[in-house]
Amino acid sequence: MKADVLRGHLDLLLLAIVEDGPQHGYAIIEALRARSNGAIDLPDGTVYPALHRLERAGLVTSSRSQVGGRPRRTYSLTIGGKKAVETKCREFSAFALTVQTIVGAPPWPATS
Amino acid sequence: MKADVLRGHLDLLLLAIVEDGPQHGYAIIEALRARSNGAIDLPDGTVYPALHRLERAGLVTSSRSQVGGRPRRTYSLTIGGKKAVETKCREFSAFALTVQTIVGAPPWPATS
DNA sequence: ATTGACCCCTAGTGTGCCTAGGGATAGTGA
DNA sequence: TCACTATCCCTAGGCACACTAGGGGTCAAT
Repeated sequence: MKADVLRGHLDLLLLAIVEDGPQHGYAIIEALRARSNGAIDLPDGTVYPALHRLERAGLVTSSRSQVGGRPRRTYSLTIGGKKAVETKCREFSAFALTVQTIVGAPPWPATS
Repeated sequence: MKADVLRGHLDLLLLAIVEDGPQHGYAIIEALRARSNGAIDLPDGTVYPALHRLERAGLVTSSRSQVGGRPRRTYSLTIGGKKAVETKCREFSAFALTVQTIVGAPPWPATS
């Protein structure tokens, strides 16, 4: 999975994970790796700044806590974040469909 | 269609158009706009440098000609370009499927 | 004569994901 | 005991690439 492929879609992925319940950064990375069967394996240096950006944008809120001696910052989806997920999800579907149309491939696999 | 959404996928789109037959830059822009119903409307300042990049990468070749007094540069797909389309196409499908899986949406619309 | 369509090009900017660091605690195995 | 891994957070700097904003020119129609 090359870098630029993810560009502009990372936010959607992060928000989608947090949508299923409050998560801390490290857990989000693991969740993405697990759900994608290893295809999406983000360095933490990518995820933490992205989460900070999402928080500044008001799409998530965070709270610090202490778990087993280690500090942890847990992120939750805000109302705006919830809406953003829906919007970005629709946009992505439209985008994917558009690309598939242009390349001439069937936009979705035959269900035979 | 925001800028970063396209990041890393522009090459695929351009190559896909040229795959259907040699095209010049301006025609490629129009083809993309037409096939996407206006969703993908690229400024020429985006497309021309991208085509130059593709040529440097050996995925397309170009030839100048004169049509109606106006100079025109027509691009054709190379063997490597043909392979690149297939590769990038598969990669995109995998990527789209992965994202759809993660966001929990059905990866393709129900065929009723 | 001006406007718009046609057609090409480049320089510079900004976004955002990356690499490459830094720091800290807890558990495990040698 | 000591190394090593896993867990957890953070920042600075770099770079790729699509964009904006300009430049050039021909042709048809108003």
